[in-house]
Amino acid sequence: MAEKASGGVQSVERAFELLELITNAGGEVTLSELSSFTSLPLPTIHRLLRTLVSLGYVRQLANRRYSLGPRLIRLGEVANKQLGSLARPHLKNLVETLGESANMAVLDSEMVVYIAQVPSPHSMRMFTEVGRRAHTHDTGVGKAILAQLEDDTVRDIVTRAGMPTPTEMSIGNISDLMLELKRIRERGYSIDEQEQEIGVRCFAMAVPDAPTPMAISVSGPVSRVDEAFAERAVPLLQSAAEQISAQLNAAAAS
Amino acid sequence: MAEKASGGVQSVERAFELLELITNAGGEVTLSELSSFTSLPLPTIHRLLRTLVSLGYVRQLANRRYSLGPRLIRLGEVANKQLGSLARPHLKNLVETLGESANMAVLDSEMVVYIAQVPSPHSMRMFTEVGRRAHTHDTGVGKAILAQLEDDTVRDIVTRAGMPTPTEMSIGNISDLMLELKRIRERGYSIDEQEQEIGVRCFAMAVPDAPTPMAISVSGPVSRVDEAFAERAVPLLQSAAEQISAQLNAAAAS
DNA sequence: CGGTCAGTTTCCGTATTATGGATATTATTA
DNA sequence: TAATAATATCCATAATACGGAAACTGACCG
Repeated sequence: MAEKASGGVQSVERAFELLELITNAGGEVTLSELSSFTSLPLPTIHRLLRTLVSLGYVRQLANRRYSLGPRLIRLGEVANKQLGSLARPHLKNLVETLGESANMAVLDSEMVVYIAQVPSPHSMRMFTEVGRRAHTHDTGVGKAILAQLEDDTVRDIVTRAGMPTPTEMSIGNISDLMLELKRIRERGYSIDEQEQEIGVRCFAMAVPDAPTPMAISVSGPVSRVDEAFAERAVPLLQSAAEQISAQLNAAAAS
Repeated sequence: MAEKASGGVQSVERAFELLELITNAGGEVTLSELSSFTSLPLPTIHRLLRTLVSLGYVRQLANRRYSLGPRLIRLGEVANKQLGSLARPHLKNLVETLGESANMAVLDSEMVVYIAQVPSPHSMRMFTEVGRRAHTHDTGVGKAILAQLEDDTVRDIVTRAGMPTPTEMSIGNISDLMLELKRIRERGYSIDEQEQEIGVRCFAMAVPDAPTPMAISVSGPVSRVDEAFAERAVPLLQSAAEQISAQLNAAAAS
């Protein structure tokens, strides 16, 4: 009937769609807001929510609004650990060799989420926190991920997320971004040249063949993270990305 | 046909059951393991998993095992923040005044989950991590929550979760627990008297009228957390619990 | 190196299950 | 208190998910 015969179980797809909508709406929604976002009929939404509430994945507030339930916390924690613990040794290795903070992030619909971070030993360092969401067009990891996607997908992502320009170095329109992605594809890695914060430079590389688009990066103050740093960092980034990729696609121990 | 006409959408319930099973199995399972846990037929499990994989909530490893997908991370983070960010200022306040670690936990079916934690400034302190699950009968927050529930519900919860006794102070049977809950109801707060770990005492109080049963606590070594401490702590706990309750039940801003 | 087997995936007819229009109920506003 | 808008429930319908059976894949062993 619809436009997509994906073969998936529709009620499950719809239930998760609702969860995502609640999340995107800032974690708290009314039933009718949901109905205006989805084009699903109200009774259907209500029934799915009822199910989710009874399971504890959604909770209903006193004002009858719906928000995410506590049961999701654990799923998220475990999922996080799952990927993060796999990546952390590699990031740690980068930090030990290069002396700057290393991060890993995944694409989550139209934003990137940091899922692992190893801080640099320097006192002056980045304060990237695990779980934080960031735009794709103004971060090293974001651009590295975008460079792996189809142009149409990229356009869709930045259109949905918007293109704020936190600094005067940030890329503010799609055509500039496309040019930049072209350079990244040729070069094999991305540079965040003070695009998110003045004084901070970052080198990032996508993890190839990942089940979800993801990238790793090293970042620090421009004074330390310069051309010479890049020469040391890029091969290490590449090797780490490849190792993570291999582990992701490899058989795991029993 | 089955035993439960819960009125919920079955495929959704089953999908989440699978997610929980993967989580409980440590985050990585084979299809047939799942089938042995659930009594669902293999094709059904497979179809649900396929749906979850295509949505990004489950990922399939190269060894054909299934594990939790990155998309869950964000849902968990937001759900966490939802409750935690509301509570954190109050916990921080407790820590500043009392000098001991403060926690908040919610009931999640038959266990409690810690959703916010502010560590004490002391070097010797608890290592309660956000997202951790614990039993109800041997923790301060757990007992505070149980004391708010019907006796039948309590019985059901501890039956499902079991009653392990991590220390010789732990409560090991239901009748003792019921007596303890009676004392807690009269007193208005619960005490974890080295029931989870020798040397650790904890005072906890339920958050009244919460949409989900929840409680806050302060905990520390018995040497510091004594009778005199309790006299200072209890009124503060009460006030914090009431403030959190008020916020939970207030209408949210547009 | 070929054969066997357990585990995984796909197929497809069936009927159980989710669906959503219509309606009742409950909050909210005037 | 009445009117209005939101939320929740009912129930006949058929579309949807279901699961038995069969095909496929990779692993292990002879």
